[in-house]
Amino acid sequence: MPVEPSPFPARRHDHDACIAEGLARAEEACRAGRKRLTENRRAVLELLLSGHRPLGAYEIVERFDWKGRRPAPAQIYRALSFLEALGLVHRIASRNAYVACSGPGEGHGTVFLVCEQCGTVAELGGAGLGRAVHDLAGASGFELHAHVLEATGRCPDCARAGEA
Amino acid sequence: MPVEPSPFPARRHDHDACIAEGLARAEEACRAGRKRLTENRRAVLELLLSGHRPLGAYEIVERFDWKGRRPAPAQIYRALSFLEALGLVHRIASRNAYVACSGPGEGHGTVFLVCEQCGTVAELGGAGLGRAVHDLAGASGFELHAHVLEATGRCPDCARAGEA
DNA sequence: AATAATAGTGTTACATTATTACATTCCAGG
DNA sequence: CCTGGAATGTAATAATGTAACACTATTATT
Repeated sequence: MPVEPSPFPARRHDHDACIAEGLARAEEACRAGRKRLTENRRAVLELLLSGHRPLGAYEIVERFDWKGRRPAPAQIYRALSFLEALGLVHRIASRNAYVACSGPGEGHGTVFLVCEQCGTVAELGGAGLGRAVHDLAGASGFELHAHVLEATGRCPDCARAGEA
Repeated sequence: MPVEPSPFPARRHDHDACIAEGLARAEEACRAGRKRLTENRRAVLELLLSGHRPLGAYEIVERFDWKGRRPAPAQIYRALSFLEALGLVHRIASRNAYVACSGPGEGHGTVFLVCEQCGTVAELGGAGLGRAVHDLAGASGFELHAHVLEATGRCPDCARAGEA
């Protein structure tokens, strides 16, 4: 049984710490880029941080309890673009959904493992892969700017449960 | 100057042959799977084959001259799903667009290089990469089912043109 | 050939995802 | 204070994707 350090969050872990850490990174990133982490942006990020699951933009809209009222989609998309540009949030293209970045913002060379069953997303550095893609593209004379790699399957927890 | 065998189509090449070949492969695939390559499916595939550029579903709708009338989106999506299931067409998730498969249908382990400038898409086998992804996922206890890898940048032609 | 079973079509309506536009408000710097 | 750029609030709408259903074509069975 491989119980190696998994990129998947343990079933029980200090979630509040996750969120706090994510917000701290966001504040740092904003300071660095002389941007503002406004209330809206912060709230959207917090929602995304509060699960390791990608949320659709409209799912965010629904969960957004914002002084009783609800923001219009545009608000959410604005916040998402902003956060994405800073590498704090990633778009899961294969699902039209968004997930909070789990580690120091790289953006390049990132691999996402998306569980088809529970929806959890793990983010891998995939440094070696990034390089491989770069080489592969380069061999064709392609000038690589960015890439996304999204894998679907079953996360360790669900796989174990399924075998039973 | 690297003039190695590029996965990008030469600027001038026998396009009719491309299309014919694609259709032939489709017919073969249908025979093999005991499916039918109906008029609609054939027409959609032909449209996709006629460019090495991904087309949105609604772009296909627009180009579809079908006895004067136009098909409803559902028709197109049906054809696309069918063709995708047979590996004759791939969805470019990062663009919500669809492109005809350029080589013998693998489906797994495929890498797409999408030119940001001209939109051309090259499809690489990326066998090694597929393996790398598999290993990487496996190391985390992830049960891999499928993956998509889409790279954006500039194709050789556009890169050359841009340098000038 | 008649019939039943199945696959595919034509169509309408609708659901979901994302953007545009514009007036307004906030806020840092002069 | 006041001004210019950034961000917000809001409504409208575009773009993308599905569901449902009656109908037609094809295939298989007798």
